[in-house]
Formats: sequence, structure tokens, C-alpha cells
Amino acid sequence: MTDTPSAAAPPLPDLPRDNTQDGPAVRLYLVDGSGFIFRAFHALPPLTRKSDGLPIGAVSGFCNMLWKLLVDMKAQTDAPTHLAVVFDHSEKTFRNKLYDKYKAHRPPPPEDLIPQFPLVREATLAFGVPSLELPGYEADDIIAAYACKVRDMGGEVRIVSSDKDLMQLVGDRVSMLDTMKNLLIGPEQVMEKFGVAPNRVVDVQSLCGDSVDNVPGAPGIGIKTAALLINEYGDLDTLLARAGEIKQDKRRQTLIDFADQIRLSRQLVQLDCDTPLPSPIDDLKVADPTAEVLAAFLEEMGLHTLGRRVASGGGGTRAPAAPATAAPRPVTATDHGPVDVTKYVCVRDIETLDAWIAKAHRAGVIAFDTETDSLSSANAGLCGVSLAVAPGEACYIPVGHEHEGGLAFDAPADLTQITHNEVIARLKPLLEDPSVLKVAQNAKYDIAVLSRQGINVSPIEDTMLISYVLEAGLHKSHGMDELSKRWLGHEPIPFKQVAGTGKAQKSFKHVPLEPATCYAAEDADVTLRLYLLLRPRLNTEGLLTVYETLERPMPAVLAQMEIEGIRIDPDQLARLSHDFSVRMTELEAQAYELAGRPFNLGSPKQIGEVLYQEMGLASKKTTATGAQGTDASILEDLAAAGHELPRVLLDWRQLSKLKGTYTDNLAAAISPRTNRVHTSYALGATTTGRLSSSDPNLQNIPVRTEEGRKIRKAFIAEPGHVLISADYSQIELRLLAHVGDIPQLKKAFLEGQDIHAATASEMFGVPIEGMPAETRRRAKAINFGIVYGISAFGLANQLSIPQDEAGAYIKTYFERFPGIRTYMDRTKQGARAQGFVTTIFGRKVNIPAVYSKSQAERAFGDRAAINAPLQGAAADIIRRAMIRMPAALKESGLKARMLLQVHDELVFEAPEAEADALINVAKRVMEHAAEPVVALSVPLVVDARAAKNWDDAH
DNA sequence: TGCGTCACG
DNA sequence: GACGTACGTGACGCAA
Repeated sequence: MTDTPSAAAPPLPDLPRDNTQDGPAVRLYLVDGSGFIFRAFHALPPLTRKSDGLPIGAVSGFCNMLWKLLVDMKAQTDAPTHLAVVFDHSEKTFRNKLYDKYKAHRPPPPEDLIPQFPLVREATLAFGVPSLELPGYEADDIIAAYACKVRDMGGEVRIVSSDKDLMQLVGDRVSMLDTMKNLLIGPEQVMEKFGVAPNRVVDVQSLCGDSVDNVPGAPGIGIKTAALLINEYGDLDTLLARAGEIKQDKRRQTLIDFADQIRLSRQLVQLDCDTPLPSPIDDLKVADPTAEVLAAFLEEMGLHTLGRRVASGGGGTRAPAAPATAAPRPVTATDHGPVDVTKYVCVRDIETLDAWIAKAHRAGVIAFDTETDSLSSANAGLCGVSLAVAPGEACYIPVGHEHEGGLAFDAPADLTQITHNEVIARLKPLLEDPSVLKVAQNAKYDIAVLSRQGINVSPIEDTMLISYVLEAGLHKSHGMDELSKRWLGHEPIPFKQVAGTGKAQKSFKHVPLEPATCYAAEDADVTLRLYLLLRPRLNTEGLLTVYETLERPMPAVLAQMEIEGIRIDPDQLARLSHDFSVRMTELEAQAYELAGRPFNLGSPKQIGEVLYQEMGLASKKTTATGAQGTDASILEDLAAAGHELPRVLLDWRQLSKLKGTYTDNLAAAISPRTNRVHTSYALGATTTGRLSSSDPNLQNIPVRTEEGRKIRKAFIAEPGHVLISADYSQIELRLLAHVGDIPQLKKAFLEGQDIHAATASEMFGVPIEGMPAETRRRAKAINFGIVYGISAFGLANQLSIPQDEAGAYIKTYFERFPGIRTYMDRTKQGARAQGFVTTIFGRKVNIPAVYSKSQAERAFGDRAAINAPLQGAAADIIRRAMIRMPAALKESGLKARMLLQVHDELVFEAPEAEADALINVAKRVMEHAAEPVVALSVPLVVDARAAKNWDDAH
């Protein structure tokens, strides 16, 4: 702990002095950025960006304040030489360790403010001002550390803030500036406020406490009394030591009884001058903003007025040259020169590594990539990390490369590397530094790998997701190789080329350092180039909010879910597998008997031969290639016509599917390390915004049949825990009711009716009470069909009714719900006019099929266009819930973990005692996930249940 | 590797 | 009235 400023220390001997001017060499302005954000937010009306509704009130207020400050600064005779904006970092601080209630009853920041935090940091950098923050520290501590340091060097400090907690720093050479009230605060003003000199402010605050920050202080003692006591006894320690001398009974007793609490309060209010400096003071020198960068940022935010003022140099400041109205020239693929893999550096000693880390800090934006020995992040070991600090300037840091097993007859290559632990220790501060933006391609993978090394990468951006937001539906993949070819015209080295292919493929740790460096560093280089190229488009194309709110937070959430995994009972699966085998053998024998010969029941081709040629049954449908189909619906029809073999085949197929896809392979997927199964969720893989799950796919675990549900029962909770499944009820139909604005559907949902029965009642004019099950079933099929872009053929097929009957249903449906036809027509028209549709959250789904020459493909496009805004909005909503869930669980003090997502369902694992609390939290977060950006006209309803296994929880 | 089939929402 | 169909996924086994 450092004392408050008192006697000025002599200037340090090595202080660089500027001989061309009088006064101290360093005149540092420190702006309390966090304080400013909140004040700007609350002082200004809610302002949103015109293009897409992104809230930017605080950003706007902050920019105006900063610009005014810069202008005023320059006009002064004693203009500052150094300047920085300081921010709180969202993590807990050392004060929470001292006192868990510190700032505890602060509400979370308003929803509209959250997306503005990163933007304000961007704004700071756009103005050419360094932005400082440090995990585990409050802005006030960082300000204190710089203030003490500069003061002790003989420099001057001005703190731009109105936070009274900073007044303890005021002294001869440290002052405060409240720009809101335009007040300069020196020792005199502090004296007025606290009744004591600045160096005793902490003592007063310790006594009177602070209800806003939850600093307890001494009960019943306010500023006046505190100042009186301190002035009488000199300082807090003396006061506490001599508390027995106080004349007033009550006051004396309070000070004696609460001495410990007062000392704790002092620790809470005392700012820590020993806080490490995030940047050297030299790096905070005042510099003019780059005109283009600043103009582009203000343009991006839609802050045209300030943009014009900045462009005209308002207030006598040297004006940035570019007019704010002229958009900066977009970066093009060739701006950064060709990719040259021979220029990359292999980092093998600490000095070189430190030099790259320093470059990375200066760059502020870097790309990185991790190389591992496995494809699944859950088990991947780290082989190396590559960094790109500028286009064409990249390195690879190997950590675990070794010779491949066996005797080397040639002299083995030199594999000197920095040790694993040293690399991790050096990289951790960089990768966790809030002021260095890390760009990755498919960030989820790198987050998971590094999280196992104890590194929490942040802040992070993902070029795959940027591409996905911009061009979902236009490309099969948003993988790096494709992006590189598409945007940079450069084909990266194929993995196969460095690691070999097939059985001979080696682990990356066995790849020699030179090719490994070319391959790995190239990935980082390409990623950085892609970022510089694609990221500006988010803005110009109005997709920044989608990226920031629906995509960018996902990798960290999913990485955590994948790491958690889920427990599966292998014995249960083994029993099922055996049971299925026995029954399949019986069915095979029956099938051979019925066919009159043995054949492969798993071969559709052989089934066709047996059924259609040898047994002479009529084949109903042909497949895409003209072969006679044997799928379930055909076999069902044949079985219904009285044939025995199709039934046997159907039964065998079901068991074969369950055994082959689930019982055998799920058990094999259990990680020996964790005893759990870890799926991999793909982002940027679907056209609509849904996730997909693979290796193994846990989004298609059987549920519809009795046999299948036995597999689901093998998904179990740990002892003392339960699984909780929470799923949205009819979310796509609810969205249809909202988006299509269908009064009857909205009414039915608002009244909590059975939606399919209500639909049937509306269509056929029958009461819901006593409705035949078949009537409801047909309405249900129609409701599903609508969401899919209905056709008479499809509905007829689904319900096994003639096509004209299905057509009549659809006609009736549209007559009863004319709004739905309007919605469908409007959506198709929009899709054909623009080539894409959007969800209510702004996600863009491209549908190139609407431009096809083929009528069939265009019809396909129409149906996809009708479905995408509904399926996509549902995907957006559950994403919003997932993104909020970790904080919601933490806030509620729950140990529960989110394990799985199945499109409209989230699966959690929680201690048994938490089950009810978790259900409450999960329901609340999920049911309100659309808010506040979209106010749905129908309620979202979530059903949740806890049980020992997934089937019973579902 | 492409196809048919089928598990899920 | 054509077109051949429900929307979105991933995994398996067969056949080439």
C-alpha cells in the first residue's frame, strides 16, 4: 500500500527532460473511461445507430467528450505531453477477495450498454489515444499507479473524472478535472468536500463507508463526524488506538466495536499505487489521430455531426485531412502484398519470443493459431502457436516438436525449442491482454486448446464467423483455405503436404520445424489478412450487431460446453448392443426364410432385387438415381398391403441403425481422460444460424421410438446430480405468429391453448373439446408444413392422403389464415428481389437458389426462404439464451453447467439440491432471450424437467 | 466418394 | 401448368 501524496519526491535522476520548454517533461492526463461510459449513458437519451439500431448513446457521449478534451488540451499553454484512457476490467478484483460483498449489490450494466463497452475502447484507439486496463484491477488503481509514478518522477498529473474516490490522489502535482461540471479540483476543493486534506481522504472514507460500493465503514458516522475525528486525532490509526478517549458514549463504542470493519474499509477504499502499469509511460505520448481511421470509425457509428466537426478541425486543432463524408478506401486483397511463406520466423529462444510479444503489444491487433496433435480440441495437446503481427510478418513458436519414433541413422535435426511452460507463461499475458485484439480462424478450437493450458484468450475475433455473417448460404464452407483462395487469391499449404496423408499421416509434433513454421505462420498471416479485409464489411453491410451479439460470444460458450462433456453409461449401452444383436440375428433368419435365400439386409440394392424382381412387388417410387426405393415409407406401404418381409426389414433396419450409429459408437466416444463424451459444435456450418454437432453428433439421439429412448436413458448425471432438459415449446410456430402477424395464432398462444387443436378448430369449425385425434394430427402436419414452405405433394405424403385432398386443406388453411399467405408471398418476393432473407434479429441468410434457371430449384429456394427466417430466428433466440446463461448461473450462485444444445433444447447438469433453482434460472433466461431488442407479440414458453437420465428429463 | 437411409429439431 | 417436393443437420453401410 502506498501512502497518499504528501511531500513531493525529488525528480528521479534518469528522468528525461525536454529542454525546449519549461516545466516538467511529463504532463499526463488520465481519463477515467469507465466513469465516463456510465455518465454518458445515463445523461444522454437512448440513441441508436440509424442503419441497424445498435445502441450508441454512450459511445456518442464518450466521443464528444474525448474530442472536446483533445481540443481544449491543445488550446492550453501547459498542454499535456502524455494521455491515456483507463477502463475497469470486468473481472473480480483483489477487493472482492478482501470482502465478498464489495460492490456486490450493483446491478449488472443495462442491456443497451453492454455492446458499447468494446465500442468505447475502439473509439479511444480511433482518436489515437492509448486505452489501458488490467484484469483484476479497477480503473482507479491503474490511475493511482500512474499518478504516483509520474508524480514521483517530478511530472504532473491531471485525472479527468468526477469520482470522489480518486480525490485521495490529489496533491501538489496531481489535480482532477470534472469535465461534466467543468471544475478543476485541487487540494482546496478536496478539503471542501471531505473536510480534510487529500492525504486523509482515505481515513474519512474508511469511517463513513460508501453505500454505493458496499464499503461498510462505521455505522452512524458520516463525512462531518469522520472529518471532525480525523482532524482531532491526526489520522485513522491514532484515532483507533485512542478511541477510548472519545467523549461521546455512542461514538466511542462504535469505533471500538467496529475497528476491524473500519480497517477493512480502509483496504477497500485505498487505491493501490503498486498496481502494475499496463504500458510504459513512454507509450502514452500524445499523438494526433490518423485522420482516415477516425473518420471511418465515426462514419461507422453514424456520428456524422461529430465527424464533420472533427473534419473541420473544430476548435483550432490540427484537422485530420480526410473529410468525414468520404468513406475510406476499402482494403483490397493486394494491399498487403503476396503471401510469402519463406519470410516467416521460427521462434526458438526466449529473447526472440519476447521481441515478438513486444511487437504484438505495439500492433494492438494480431492473428494467432494453435497447432496440436489431435483434431478434437477436448484431447488436443499443444504443438505450437503462431502469431501474425502485420500482414506478411508472422512467426511460429514450436513447443512440443520431437523426432518420430525409431532410430535415426542420419544426424537428427536440431530441435532446440523453448520449454512448454516458458512459452505458456510468456504468451498468457499477451493472449489475455484486454488491449490486444486476437484474431483467430475458428476461434472455438483455439479457445478450448488454450483453456486447457490455463489461458483465457480475450478479446478475440473470428474470421470464420465474420465470413459466415456476411455470406451465410453462399458457400459450403467458411474454412480458411476456402476464404484464402476466395479473398486473397492464395492457396495455403495443404495440411497433407506437411503431415502426409492417410495412414502415414503424422502428428504435427513430428513435422520438422521448417515446414511446420511455413504452414503454421501462414495460417496466422492469412487470418490477419482476411480480418483486415472482411471485418470492415460488417459495418458497411449493417451486420456488425449480428456479429457482435449472436456470433462473437459463441466460441467461448461452446468451448466450455464441449470441455464439460456429458456422462454416458457404457454398461447400459453394451447391454443394449447385445440385445439388439440377438434380435437382428433372429430377424435375419426370418428374412432369408421369406426371401427364399440369404442376402445382405443392409444393402438397399439387394433389397430391391429381392422385393421387386424376385418377389414381384410393385415399387412405388424411384430414387434420385432411378433405382427403386426401399425407404421406410415404401416398406410401410408394402407391409400395410399384407407382405411380411417389408415389416421384418423395417424392424431390422431400426435395430441396425440404433446399434451401428449409437450403442456401439457412443461408448467408443467416451474420453478415457474425463470418462465423458465431448461432442464438437460447429458454428458457421448451417445456412440458417443453427449449430451442428458431430464426433459424435449429440443432436440426433433417438427419442421418437421406445427402442430408441433406451439409448437416451444411457445419458446420465454424475452421482448426486441430475440432468435438466429445458426446451422451447413450439418456438417456430410462435415466431410465425409474430412475424406473420396472425391474430388467431397469437391469441391461441397468448391464451396458452393447444396450438394444433386450435388450428384444427379454426380450419374445420369444430370445437377443441372432444376433437378426434386424427383431426388434430392433420392440423399439426399442416402447421409443420407451413413452417417448411408447404406443398400439396409434401403434405399428401406426410399424411398418406391423396394430393387433391391435401391441396384442399391448404386452400382452407390460407382462407382461414390469410396473413400466412401474405407472409409467404412477401418473403418469397423479398428473397427473389434481394437474394437473401433476414431474421427478426438481422441475421442474413442468402438463398442463391432463387436465381436458378431450374424451376425446381427456384421452388426449392422459395421454400427455404419461407423457412429460414423462422428457423433462423429460433436459432438466434437460443443463442442469446446460451450467451447469457453462464453469467446468469454465476449470479444465482449455481454450480450447474450447460452441457448440450439441441436446436430448441438446452441440457444442464446440476447438483440435485440445485434442480429447482436451475429450472427457474434457465426458464427465465430462455423465455426472455429475445428481449430487449425484439418485443415478441407472443410469449415464449419453456418446459423444463430434472431427472437422473436424459430420457426421463425430456 | 456418392448414394440411400434414417436419427434428430 | 410446368417442376419434383416438404426446412435444417450428421453418421452409417454399401457399392463402386
